Amino acid sequence: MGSNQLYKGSLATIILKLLGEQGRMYGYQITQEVKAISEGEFVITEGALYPMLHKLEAQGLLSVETEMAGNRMRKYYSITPNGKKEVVNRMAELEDFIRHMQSLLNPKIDLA
Amino acid sequence: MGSNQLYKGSLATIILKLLGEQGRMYGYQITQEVKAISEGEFVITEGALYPMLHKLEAQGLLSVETEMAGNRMRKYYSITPNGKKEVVNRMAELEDFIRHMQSLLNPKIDLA
DNA sequence: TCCATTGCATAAGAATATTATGTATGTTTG
DNA sequence: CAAACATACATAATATTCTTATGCAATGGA
Repeated sequence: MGSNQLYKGSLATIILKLLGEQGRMYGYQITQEVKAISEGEFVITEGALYPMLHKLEAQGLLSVETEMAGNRMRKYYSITPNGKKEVVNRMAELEDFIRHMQSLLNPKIDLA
Repeated sequence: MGSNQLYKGSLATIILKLLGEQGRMYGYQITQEVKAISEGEFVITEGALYPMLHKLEAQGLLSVETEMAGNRMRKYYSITPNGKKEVVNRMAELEDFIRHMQSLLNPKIDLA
């Protein structure tokens, strides 16, 4: 991801959540969508993206359909039932993470 | 850190911010403090902690003083002027990260 | 025609973590 | 009093996840 070390570990969560909401997407589309939503801050490199998509597929969290758009190959990924369960866990972890980081790092600003 | 992948990449930020606020601390103390503040969620392993402390010292962001508490050695770490500057950057990055993660992953709940 | 973009993929290397050890002292508990 | 647990440092082997570099191939614009 960008110049920010903090992004490490969040790629799978981002992909799963996005596919859980947007329906099926292909790899390149994911990079563009994430970049747009994050105002150019989350730049997913191919070297990170494709191995992660393959891994999530191997874990049964995503499924794939290969299609041709003209002469161009696209591999559309969709979230599986197991993937949907995983998203719930991941989101809970994200909320915990954010909450704990804020209490650790912003002791003065306390969220109710 | 714990079972949560998201913690990856945040260790240096946690250490720097904590030392920036609490003054000097020794390694073991940092692990206990972080664990307490995060309600048991942030468990820093020794294999991650000590190499990171050495690295931050090598980068000139922390300084060390070795002292004896009875017969036990303690290495107290303090933040340097350069470390203080780095904390400012890290906190800005953390805020960006949290903001973008929220807009990406919680599109319905929009923070003002 | 050349360069940027779209679209996939992998390999080499760096960074950061876990797990497993090792050394040593102090404290608590059966 | 012995065993277990806590304190306190450290490193090595391994795993994970990332960046950077490279490769192939089609498309589209200057």
